[in-house]
Amino acid sequence: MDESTELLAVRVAELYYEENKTQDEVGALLGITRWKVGRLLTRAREAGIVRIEIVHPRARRLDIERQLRDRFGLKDAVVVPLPAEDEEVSPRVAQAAADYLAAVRPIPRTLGVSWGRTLDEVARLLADGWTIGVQVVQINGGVSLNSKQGTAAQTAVTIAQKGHGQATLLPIPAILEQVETKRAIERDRTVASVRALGASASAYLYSAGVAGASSVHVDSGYLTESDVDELVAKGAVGDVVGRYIDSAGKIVDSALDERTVGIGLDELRAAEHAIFVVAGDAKHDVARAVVTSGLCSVIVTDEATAHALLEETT
Amino acid sequence: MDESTELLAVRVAELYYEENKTQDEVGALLGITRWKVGRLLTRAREAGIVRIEIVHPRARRLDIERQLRDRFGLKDAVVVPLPAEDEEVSPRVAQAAADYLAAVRPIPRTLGVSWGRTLDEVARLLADGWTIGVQVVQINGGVSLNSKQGTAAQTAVTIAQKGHGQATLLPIPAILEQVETKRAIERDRTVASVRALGASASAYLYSAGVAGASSVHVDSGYLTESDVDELVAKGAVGDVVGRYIDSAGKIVDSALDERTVGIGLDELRAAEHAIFVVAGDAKHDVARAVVTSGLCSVIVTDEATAHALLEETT
DNA sequence: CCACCTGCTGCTCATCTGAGCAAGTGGCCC
DNA sequence: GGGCCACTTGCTCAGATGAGCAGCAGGTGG
Repeated sequence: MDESTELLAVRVAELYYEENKTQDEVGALLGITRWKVGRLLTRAREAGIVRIEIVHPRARRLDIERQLRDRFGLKDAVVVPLPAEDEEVSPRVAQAAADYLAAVRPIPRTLGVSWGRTLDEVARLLADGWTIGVQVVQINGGVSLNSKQGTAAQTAVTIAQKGHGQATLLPIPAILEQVETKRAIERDRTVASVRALGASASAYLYSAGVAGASSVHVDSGYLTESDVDELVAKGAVGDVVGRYIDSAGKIVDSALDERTVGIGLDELRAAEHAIFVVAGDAKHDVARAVVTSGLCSVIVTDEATAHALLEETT
Repeated sequence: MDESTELLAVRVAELYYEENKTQDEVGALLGITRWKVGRLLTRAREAGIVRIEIVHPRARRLDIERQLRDRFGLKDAVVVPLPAEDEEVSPRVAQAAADYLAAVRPIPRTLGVSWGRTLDEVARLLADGWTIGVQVVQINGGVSLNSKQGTAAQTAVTIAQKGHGQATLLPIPAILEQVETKRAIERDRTVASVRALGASASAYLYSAGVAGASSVHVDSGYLTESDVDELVAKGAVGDVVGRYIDSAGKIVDSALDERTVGIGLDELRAAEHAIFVVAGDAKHDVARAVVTSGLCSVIVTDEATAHALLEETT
C-alpha cells in the first residue's frame, strides 16, 4: 500500500469508525465510491491501521485456542489474554477455568479434582450454584505432613458446596515412604472405594507443579530438596497429580511413582474431560510435557504459555 | 449491565470481531437471536469492552476537532492523537499542518508565514509539489542579531520551493530599539511593498512562542531576560508573530509593540485563513489566548493541548 | 506492435445489519 | 391482586455492506 492510499485509508477509517458515518457518506465526503471505501476499510484492518481489541478480564483468545486444539489434538482450549502490566494472570486463568467447568456439557455428575494453589483459586472463583448436585472426588493424596493442613480438602469441599453437591476426600499422604504401606492403604476398603469413585469420574480438573526447590512436595515434607534435585537430574520437568514426569510426559522415577497415591496418568489420558489448568511463565515446560503427551483433553491457560507451546519448531 | 450480560457481550464481541462471524452465526452459536447479538455489540462498544482505535502517525481526532470548532467558532481544527510514550508530538503536528496547508481550498496564491522551530518543521515535512506556484511572504521580522542567521528565511524559501513558487523575505530585525527607526524602515519602499504583499495574503501560517527565559527573542538578542520577565509580570503568556499578548489576547506592552515589525494582530483576526500551529505542553496558555481571542481561524495542534483548551470551565 | 497478465474500478445482487415498533416480562406501589 | 412503568424481546423493513464479476489501464515480454 503506497503512502497516499494509506493516508486515504486513515481518513476513511476515521470517518467510518470514529464518526459513525456510512461507507456511502464517507465516499461522498472524500470523493470516492463506496466500494473503494469498503475496500480501504478492509485493507486498513488488515494492515493494522484499525485495531479492534476486546478489553475485558474475562476475554479469551479464540484464534490461539484454535491453534492449540489443532496442533495438539485437544478437545478444547481456553486462552486468556495477557492482562495489563500491573495485573496477575493466574486469577484470570483460574476464573476462565471456573467458567469452563460450569459450562461443561453434559454436566459432569462426578468430578475428580487434584489440589494446589491454582485449583484453590479456581474453587474460590467458581460461581455459587455452578451446577446442581455434583460428586467431587479427590484424585490424589493431600497435603498434610506439616502446615497448610486441609487446604487440599478445602478445594474439593468448596467446589462441591458451590455445586450443591458433596465432596469425597482422600485424606492420606500424597507419597508414602514404603511401597508396602502404599499397597496396604490402597487395599483398605474405604480408600479403595474413593479410588474407584475417582476412576469413574466423568471429568477431571487438575493443574501441574514445577520440579524445583519450591515444589509443594518439598514444602509439605513428602520430598526433600535433594530428592527433587535428583528427579530434575533424571529429566523431571514437573508433577501432575503428584507424579513427576519428564518432557515427554513419562514417569521419571518408577520407584517413587509406586509410592505415590492416587489416579494414574493413563487414567487421565483415557478420560473424557481432562481439564488442565496452568498459568505462569515457570510452568511452560510442564505444560508442554502435559500437552504433547496427551495427558489432557482440555487446557486452560494464559496467552504467554499458549505462545510458548505453539512456538516450538515442529 | 449485569455480570452475565457483560460476559455474554464479551463472547459475542469475540466471535463477531475476532472470528469474523456474522451476527446471525454468533446468535446460533450462543443460542440467542441475531437482534440480541446486535444490541449486545452496541452495548459492548459503548461500554468500552470493544475498543476500536486507529493507529497511524497521520491519524486525527475528529471528535475533538469538532468540539474545538464549536467551542471557539473556528473555521477548522486539526488534532493529532497522542503518540506512543517514546515519540514526539511536534513532528506529528507539523506533518498535520503541512497536510492541511496542502489541502486548503481555494489554493492560496499568496501565503503569509511567520518563523520559528515549529514552522521550520512544517516546511521540512511539506510534500514536494504541494501546490503549483505560490507567493510566500514573511509577515514579521526575522532572527538575525546573532546566530541562526537565515533560519527564518529558510522556512519561507523551503515552503515556496516545494510549492513551485517564490519567497519574498522581510530581512529586517523583529524588534527595533527605537520607534523612529521602525517607522523609518516601514516607510522604505521595498519594505512597504513586502508589508503590503503580506497584508494581501489569502492565508497565514504561524505559530506562537512562550513568554519565558527560553523565548526566541531572548535567544536572538532582541530582548533580554529581564525584558521578558517584565512582560510576564505584566501578564504576557507568549508571542504571536513577534507580538506579546496576555491571556485575553491583548497586546501587553504597547510601547514594545510599536517597535515590533510586521503584520498586526488585527490583520490576522480579519484574515480568511489564519492557520495557527501549536504543539507541546508548554504552549497551552498561549494557545488558549490565541484561540479565545479569535486570532486564528484554524488551529493545528496535539490532543493534549486540545484537551487543555476544552477543559476550561466555561 | 500486440497478446497477455495484473491490479484496480465500478457495478449487480444477495446478504447482513440497524432503526423503529408492538408485544411481552418483571418489578413495584398501592 | 391490579395497574403502572421501565425494560427487554422478536419482528418488519429499509438501508448498508461484502462477494463476485466484467471492463479497463498500465506494464511486460515476445
